[in-house]
Amino acid sequence: MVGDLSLKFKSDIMVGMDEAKKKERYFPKEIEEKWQDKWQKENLYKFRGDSKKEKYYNLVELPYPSGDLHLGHWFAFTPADAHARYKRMSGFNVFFPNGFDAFGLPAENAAIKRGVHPQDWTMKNIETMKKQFSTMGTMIDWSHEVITCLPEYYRWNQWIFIKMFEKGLAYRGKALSNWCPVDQTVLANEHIENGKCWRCGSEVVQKEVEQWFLGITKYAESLIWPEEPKVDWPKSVREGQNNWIGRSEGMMLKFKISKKDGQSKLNMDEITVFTTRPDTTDGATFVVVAPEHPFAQQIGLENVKQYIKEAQKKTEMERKEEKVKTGVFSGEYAVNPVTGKEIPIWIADYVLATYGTGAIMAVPFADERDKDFAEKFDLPIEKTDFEAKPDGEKVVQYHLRDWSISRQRYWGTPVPMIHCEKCGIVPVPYEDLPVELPYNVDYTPKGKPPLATDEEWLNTKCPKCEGEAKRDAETLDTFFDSAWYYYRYVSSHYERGPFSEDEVRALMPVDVYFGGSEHTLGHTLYARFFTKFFKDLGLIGFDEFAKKRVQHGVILGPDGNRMSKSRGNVVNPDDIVKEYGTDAVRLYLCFMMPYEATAPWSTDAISGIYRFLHRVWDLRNKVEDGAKMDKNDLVFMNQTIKKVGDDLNSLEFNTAVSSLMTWLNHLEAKKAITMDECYVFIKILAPFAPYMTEELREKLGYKTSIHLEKWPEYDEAYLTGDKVTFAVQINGKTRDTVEIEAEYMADEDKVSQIVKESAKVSKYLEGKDIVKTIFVKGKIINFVVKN
RNA sequence: GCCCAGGUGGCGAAAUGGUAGACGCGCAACGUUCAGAACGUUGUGCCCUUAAAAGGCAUGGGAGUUCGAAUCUCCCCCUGGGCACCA
Repeated sequence: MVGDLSLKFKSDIMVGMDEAKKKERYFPKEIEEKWQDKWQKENLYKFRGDSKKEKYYNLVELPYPSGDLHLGHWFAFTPADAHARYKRMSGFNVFFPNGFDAFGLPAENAAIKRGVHPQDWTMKNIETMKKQFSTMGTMIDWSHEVITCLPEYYRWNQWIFIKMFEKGLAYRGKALSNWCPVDQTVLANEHIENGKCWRCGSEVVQKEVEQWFLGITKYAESLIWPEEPKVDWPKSVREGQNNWIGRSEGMMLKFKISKKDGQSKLNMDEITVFTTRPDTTDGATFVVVAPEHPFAQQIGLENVKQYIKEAQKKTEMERKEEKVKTGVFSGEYAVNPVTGKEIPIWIADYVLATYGTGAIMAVPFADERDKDFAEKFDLPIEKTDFEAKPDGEKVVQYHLRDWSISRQRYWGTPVPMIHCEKCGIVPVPYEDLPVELPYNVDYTPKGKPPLATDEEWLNTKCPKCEGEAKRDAETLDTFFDSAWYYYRYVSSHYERGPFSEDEVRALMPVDVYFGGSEHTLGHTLYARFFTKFFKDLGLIGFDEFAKKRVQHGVILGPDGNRMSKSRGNVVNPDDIVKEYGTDAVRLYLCFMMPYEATAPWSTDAISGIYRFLHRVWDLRNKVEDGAKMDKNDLVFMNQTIKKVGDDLNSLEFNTAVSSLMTWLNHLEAKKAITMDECYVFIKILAPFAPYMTEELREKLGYKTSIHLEKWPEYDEAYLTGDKVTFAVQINGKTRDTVEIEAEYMADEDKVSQIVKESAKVSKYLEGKDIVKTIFVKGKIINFVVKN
């Protein structure tokens, strides 16, 4: 009996103690759920357009609604959110919207696989992801949300497309295209990986397809980045885009076809070649044309016909992979305009039909490829001194090709065009927009566009002659959707145009655009193209849509490989949030490496962050009324305020977090801290850990949100302490460090005098002549000595 | 082949002409505990040294500029990304 009683008594005390301790302990889950609700109810993150503060447009690439936020999303969004929060605390009116890039193949593929309608699949995923976003604790204002698959958005895709059509920028053309036989669609070059479809991995084939193009090449010149652009974009992006556009200056040269026998059956007199090196024309010993060139088509020789046939069988991929050059002599000759000599004309597929004129002059002396060819077919090689001056037209050529924009798929923006037998292609009148995507359509692959199977939708009246006509059954590439969505954010429900020009004037251009490097040659280039087009339409007044572009790195799996389901190395953010809480995940993502870097996720290292948060949680227990701050404490505080602020501003998140840690170490070493120290610490931690800091502030007795607080100001007078440490060097080698009163930090003579008293230093100076003294204020004194 | 970004402890990384390795992980010893976990304290680049002091060596390799170089210049090697017969 007694034993039982004492046991009961003991365990009661234990439970009581645990409860008391529990209340004081940091439990992220409870706090985070509490504040998610509260922030939402209080509309804390609502953007106020009428504010007089300076605007700051913080933009992260809009996600694709795959149905799950992965660690990559967290890495893209949470440091960007910390930046946005800092900007807001430092007095800016921050606009941080988000949306979903909701059209596209994955929805259609998933739908086909699982028998769910793409729209239902997409909208359900968006719902799930928005919940996950609220866990993330960002200050995104969802009232400006854009979902690209909704008619209120794609209506304006159609509007823009028709404007482009009117300007001759959207046109119907036929082209040999990359065709995916499984997805039954045309693919852009960017969507082919090693000759295979980026989605389904099947072999891409070449097929002549009629399709819509956007004339981005008309903007090639204005899309070229200047040496020193006015906006802050990474060099890698600027140079990557410039290489992709591939501007080269050269000359069109005419080579007369030799007709000395007077019996040529050809219906052309000359071949025009493009060269960037007209100064080598005297070294041109033969001419080569592509198999598709009109000249080649006219040659009657059997072996030539055979060669052309075989070349056309090969895909562009196969041709590019070939290492050995092939070709055939046409039997005809041309005249070198500089030397007057007759030179043979060859047909070979190392010359591309789609670049320049599809014909070149071969200068084997100066060009590696021509040299290979000349050696293989025993053609002459003649020296050039690079001084030839042929007559020709100076031209600029671009590597960039027009953008194939139409897709033979269902889940996209319908092309707003009508095909009429009498009137040809007629745009849908503006007042009839949007052309809505019908819901009940058989979207399984049939070899023709799914929309073409919906007769009711397809058949319509021609807006011009009112006769029978058919709608265009193709849909737009989703890169069209994402090329201008950030304009739509500013007035996401605007009905009189794609965007309110007033709102754009007030909020654009974007101040910082966060995203991935995979969009260097696709999305960001198209976005710049649309911006130039909008400017030409007179809708906007600037040239570049984003003042600054930052590209985040990649978080690899713990094994150092890219995360993938097949490798089984996927780290699920939801699991980590469950274990450590959102604040820890956010803080760790900021801390683990620079934003631009690529490195593996470490499951262990986040525990250090978790420990840090627990220590912050307990910090207020050290606050005492009688606590004092000495000079050193003040310097620590002011330096940290400055460092964290500067780093958040310049997106150096990792060093910002580490300086918070250093200050915490200092505060913990003190017996007691002041309320000021505790409160300032919480404030400057707030952009990284919005939940915990909000909770702590409430515990300190405040009623309003910490996220509406102003960033603390630092005091210049306390950025340096009473003493500074000088490194004392002899011939550039540090031999000692000496503490000097701060008032002498700029006084070379005084510092020199104090420093020479050091035993270590005097040992090195003994018996030597000081030839020179180098003095760096507050840091270094270096004696250059000679024996 | 061309263009871009990199190469620093056992690991993630700081330092962008001025004390290399801040901060964090990991590891070790000690404390706490019946024990473990958690937590706390101290230590932790390498070599020499019982240890300390002192010294030497170290930022992919080699040269150079400089009083002083991870940082700037040149050559070479390696890794990641992009482009690639563009005349």
